[in-house]
Order: sequence, then structure tokens, then C-alpha cells
Amino acid sequence: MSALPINLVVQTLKEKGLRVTPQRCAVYANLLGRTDHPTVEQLLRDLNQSFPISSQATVYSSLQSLREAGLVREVLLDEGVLRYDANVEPHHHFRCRCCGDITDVAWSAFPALNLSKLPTNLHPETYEVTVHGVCDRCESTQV
Amino acid sequence: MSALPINLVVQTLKEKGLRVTPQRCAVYANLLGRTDHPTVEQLLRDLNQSFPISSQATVYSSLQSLREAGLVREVLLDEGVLRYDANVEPHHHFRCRCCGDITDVAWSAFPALNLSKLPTNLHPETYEVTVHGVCDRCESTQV
DNA sequence: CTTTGTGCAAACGATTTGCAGGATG
DNA sequence: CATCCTGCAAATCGTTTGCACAAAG
Repeated sequence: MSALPINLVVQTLKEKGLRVTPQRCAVYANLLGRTDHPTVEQLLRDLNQSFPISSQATVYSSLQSLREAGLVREVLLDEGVLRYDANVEPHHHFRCRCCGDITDVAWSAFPALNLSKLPTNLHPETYEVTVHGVCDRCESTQV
Repeated sequence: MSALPINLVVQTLKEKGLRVTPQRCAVYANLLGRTDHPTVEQLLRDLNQSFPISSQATVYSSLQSLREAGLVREVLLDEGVLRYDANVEPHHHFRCRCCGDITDVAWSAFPALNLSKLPTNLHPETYEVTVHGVCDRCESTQV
């Protein structure tokens, strides 16, 4: 949608040592430009609409490269489909139980949890909170 | 493993209005008797070892019935495989990033989170915390 | 005896892989 | 020009479905 600084995309890929291909740029730029967490199918549909240069396998492999470079994150919540997120800062998630859409929740939304009370046989490193509920759109649609 | 009160299993199924079949009993008893969160594959292997009465499709359909009756819960974290849990009380999860095993974390391990600070377009209902780290076994194995 | 479950095999959907040709650095 | 990416199709994996027979109530 919004005209993203394509130079930034190119530069970021280069900095991470990734080859700069139109397909990779398109995938990354698309993810940067949206706040929902699209599935590969949604991503592919959106990409092909503006510039049909992407096959399914290419999108998967682009996402894998981007993920290995730390530019993109996989999200898997409840449903069996992978979703992708260009926000790699630590944050929480809200998932609508009607439409399945996932919204980022700022890390600062909750006070830091004290992980030291966990059983001693577990060695925690990170955590995240998943909030379940209904989004505004679904709320107004069905009671 | 442990000799579970099979009468309890039978009675619980009846109370929930489920037909009592050997396969269903075996699936539910097995889940009640373990604290890890087995996948269907693990469940099937374990069941067939003691009593080869279960086909894959039957385990799936038994799990579906048990889930609809509220006796069992599906867990899906990071990996693309469904895991099952006979603990239906609210609780959190710990996932080992090495072996993938999931451990229950008591609800009381963390203070209740205040959900009222979320953006107003989100209508939260429940939440849960997922802790990522390494379990004792994996910790001692590698580094 | 009516209803529901079982078990086999086929179908399905998301993801992965193999490979030949093409683009990148 | 050596390496890596693309895109097609086939393969794979977990899960679902259709159906004939059997078991439960």
C-alpha cells in the first residue's frame, strides 16, 4: 500500500549479506508495509496482484532467508498455518478467535514477569503472552 | 505406565455423554497418565505397544470427541504439530527449544495480568504465558 | 435395533525438496 | 564465471474424510 523506502529494503538485505533479488525485496517490503500477520497464501496473493514475479516456492524460500537473517519472524498460534511478521522486537500477541487475525501487543503492555519461580529443572530464556479474544470487527458483526 | 483408575475413566466418559469404547478409554487414560504433551504419533506408538487396538484415524476421532467434551485440550506452539493435554485447567506452558517438549506451568506461577490497558479495539477474554528455554535434560546434554 | 465408532485407504492442504535454467555479485 | 535464486512439479507430512463393517446403548 504505502510507498515504502525501497532503498532501505535493498540496503538492509545487503547489510545482512543477502542477495538482492526483486522477489526478496517484494516479500520484505510487503511485510514491512503491513501490521497484520499474513500467511504465505495471503502474501502470495497480495504480491502477485501488484507484480506477478513470485511463485509459491520462492516466497517460502525468501521467507526462510529473511528469517535466518533475523529480519522476519514466524508466528504460529492455535491454527495450523504459519504467519509472518516483520516486527522482530520482543512483543506479545492478541489473537481474534473469530477471524484468526493476530495483532501485536507492545512489550510494555504488561509488567515484566519474574521467571525465577519456575521449577528448577526448567531454564527459561524468554517468554511471551498470548491474549485471546475478539477484535472490534468481529465483535460488531456477531453479537 | 501407572495403573490408572479405569473406572474413573469410564465414569467420566459416561458423564459427558460419550460412548464408552476401548479405544477412547485407552486414549484418555493414556493422556491422564502422562505429563508431557504427546503428539498423535507419540500417542499412537505408545497405545499400540500395550494394546494394538488403535488406528490413526481412530485416535484422531477419539481426541476430537474428548476435546468437544472438554476433557482434553489441544496445544500448538511454534512447531507445526498438534499436541494433547488432559489438563484442562488454565495454565501456562514451558517449551524446550531443543527437544520441543512442553511442560505445564501452574497458573499461580505468575501474578494475574491486567488486560485493561490493551488497545480498546481488542476485547480480551483469556491469556496465557509461553516460556521458552531449555529443559534439564537438554541442558546437560549440550553445553 | 438404532446410532455412533472403528479402521482402512484415499483425499487434502500446507510446507519442503529436486532440479534445470537464470540472475546476482 | 562461480554461486546462489527462481519457478515448476513432485514429494512429504500431519490431518481429515468417505465408507463398509462392527460395537454400544
